[in-house]
Amino acid sequence: MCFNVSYRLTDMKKQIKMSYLLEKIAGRLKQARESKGLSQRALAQLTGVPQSHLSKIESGVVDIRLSSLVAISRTLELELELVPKQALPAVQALIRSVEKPDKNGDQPRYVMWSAKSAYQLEGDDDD
Amino acid sequence: MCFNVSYRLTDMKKQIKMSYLLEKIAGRLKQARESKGLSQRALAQLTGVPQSHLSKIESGVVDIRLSSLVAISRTLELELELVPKQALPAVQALIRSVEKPDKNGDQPRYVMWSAKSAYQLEGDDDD
DNA sequence: CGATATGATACGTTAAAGCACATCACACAA
DNA sequence: TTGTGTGATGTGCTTTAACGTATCATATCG
Repeated sequence: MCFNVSYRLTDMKKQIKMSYLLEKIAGRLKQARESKGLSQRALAQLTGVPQSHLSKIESGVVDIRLSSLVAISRTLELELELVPKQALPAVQALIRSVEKPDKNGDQPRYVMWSAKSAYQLEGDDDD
Repeated sequence: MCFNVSYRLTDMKKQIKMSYLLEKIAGRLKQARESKGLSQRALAQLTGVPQSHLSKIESGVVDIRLSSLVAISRTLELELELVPKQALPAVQALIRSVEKPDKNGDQPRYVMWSAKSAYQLEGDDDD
């Protein structure tokens, strides 16, 4: 009989990871949570999303709904944006510079970009 | 009896819209599609997402999954980013400047930001 | 050593996304 | 007028996110 065959299939399905881009998002969430010193259970309290589900999300094994992503992002002080490919390098440079521990304090910062590349002036490019 | 009562409820449910943030995303998708001169049916061809569903997505009546959002975004040449609240004004200024029809051509552009506000130098601020 | 906190995993159930397909109303042009 | 393209809406069905709850292995600390 083949009962346990289908059981095994279900089991394997649970461990399949999502595509690269979705995993990137998942990684960003995990990183943001940890940088805030929150455990999955603590974040679960704040968002209402159970810890078991947060674990799946961060592991990239589930294809979450937009409302879930927004709920989690909001408590992590992140916002979802659809960035035109054209502006992507500049946006990413900008995000990187903000995520760095505050060298440059609250001094004004600058990004210059043109076509496909972006440069930070006042540059601390040490990653 | 109350049979048609539950039927009515189902009908109403279909028209409930999502929260502001989700609608913002939906609007961005619609705007991006139209700016590319694509009909919903054409986009359906490119993405594999049926037109009926695209309509629901753009109307903001469904809570789409991340994979759907990524699929649509990719063919519209948009990328999903999680932006720290801190960097949001600058990022949005940047996106706005790119979405404008190319005055300034491919000349270098600049964004300066500090704390919560962002300023475009080389400014064409006409919206 | 036990106690506690953490992340990962599993299971049963429910609600809803997603699909294929079919209309429908409203344009606008031949 | 008729035809054609568009977006919106409905229906039945399958898949699966999301929840609640529980368990497990692994740390770290008393």
